[in-house]
Amino acid sequence: MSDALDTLEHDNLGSTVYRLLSNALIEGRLKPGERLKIRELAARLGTSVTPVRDAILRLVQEQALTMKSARDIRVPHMTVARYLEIRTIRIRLEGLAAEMAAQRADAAQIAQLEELVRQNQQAIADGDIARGCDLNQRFHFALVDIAGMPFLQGILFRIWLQMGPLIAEVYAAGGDDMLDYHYPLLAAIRAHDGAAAARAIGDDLLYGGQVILQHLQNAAAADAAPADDDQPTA
Amino acid sequence: MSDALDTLEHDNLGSTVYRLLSNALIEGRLKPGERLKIRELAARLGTSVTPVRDAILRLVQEQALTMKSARDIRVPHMTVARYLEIRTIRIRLEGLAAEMAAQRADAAQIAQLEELVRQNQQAIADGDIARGCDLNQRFHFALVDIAGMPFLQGILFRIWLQMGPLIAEVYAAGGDDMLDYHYPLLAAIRAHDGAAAARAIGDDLLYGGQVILQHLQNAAAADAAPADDDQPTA
DNA sequence: ACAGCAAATATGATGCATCATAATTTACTG
DNA sequence: CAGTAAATTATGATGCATCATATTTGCTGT
Repeated sequence: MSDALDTLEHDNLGSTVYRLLSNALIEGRLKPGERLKIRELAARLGTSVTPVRDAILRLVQEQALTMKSARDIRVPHMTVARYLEIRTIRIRLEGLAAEMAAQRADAAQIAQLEELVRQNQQAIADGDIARGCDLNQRFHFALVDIAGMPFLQGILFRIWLQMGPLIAEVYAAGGDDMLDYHYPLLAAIRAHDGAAAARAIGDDLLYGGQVILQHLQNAAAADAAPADDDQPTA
Repeated sequence: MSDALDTLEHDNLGSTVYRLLSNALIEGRLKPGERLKIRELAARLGTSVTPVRDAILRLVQEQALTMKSARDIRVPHMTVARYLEIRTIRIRLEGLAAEMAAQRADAAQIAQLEELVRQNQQAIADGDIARGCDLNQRFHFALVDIAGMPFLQGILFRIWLQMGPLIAEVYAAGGDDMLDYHYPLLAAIRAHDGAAAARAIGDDLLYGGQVILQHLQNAAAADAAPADDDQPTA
């Protein structure tokens, strides 16, 4: 379900480490600002530094990690500008995915989406924010999967690599999971109405992401007038 | 002008090799199906295998190169399905870029675009297909640059990594450079009409890319009923 | 005690040796 | 001569040693 874009990829140890770190990023197990050390990771994973270096270099390349100076590998902080740009791109791209998914989805796939929303509803009722967050992400992935666009899936996977740490941060700060906009999306897909599906996912990203934007703007403000936050930006 | 997405990237030898190979791909100096050997490249570039391996692994990761078996690194062949998917994505993404560019472009930037089109016109008049091809690509890059969306630029750069070898192949087979649709695009940008600009670039990709699609379909047909082409697909 | 320099340490970069294995060549047998 | 099997070669994977350098620690002199 989650292993997108691995199509045809020759499997070496580096790829395994890459997937490991990717999942850690997407699931928010790596926090923005957190530093990574190649040797340490290698020791932890029981490999030499080579595959770890491979993986990290790949993640740096797609900007899922940054390397300001040679010795300083960390999970990047999201900026407001970057978030807005990514949001705009996601609206186009996930809109496309939703449109295609609405056209193509069969009964089983629709049921799968409904099940994800149902579980998400349950998670929210249980107050299990982390699970809700995870299910939300899986819903978005499932949509792209149904759209049947593997290349698009790769692009969106890379985008999620960037969103993971941010979303985890926001949820840790008490952000609410936004499920509201998934219902109209489901309705549009059931009706095979591509345009409506695209609109719905746009709403989801715009309004559902409002909490995230707020969080970023607060962080930016706190950064401009530094009080005593936990991260004094080095 | 051409070095997109290198923002903040810590420069190591691997990145240099990556850029080298990227340029080779985008400029069509690597043909679809062509095989790459790490040791050979390292020898040619006068480095050890490590940086070359770094670079190649990164390119494999973003599917600009494939690695079917561990020993078999090559420039991938484009398929019709993949081309159509990428075209759809490009229409959304470059449409977005054109829209933003139309809104933001100042006089100097518009002049820059006009200059590129003028040079392209000249190149076509001179029958210099390769140069026309290069200028066409630079026009598209310039547009994204003007749009001021660095993240989008990265995505589109990766897409061009895939298009490069294909376009070179088509032009080698006598494909015509399509400049026609750049004029309405320029007009839309001059008028700061985002929607019209997006439509124009969509037309450019759809109709201008017709030659490419034709080429791919011919290749696919020849592959299904193999006569005596130069590439019998291994 | 503090400023400034020096030694030690940490850490990514690079090169390279070795390994495993797939592709190719060679050689032997019938 | 043909076919098969063994040997050789080619080539990426992996580990690791070494290097360069940024950072930290600690010593020395005023």
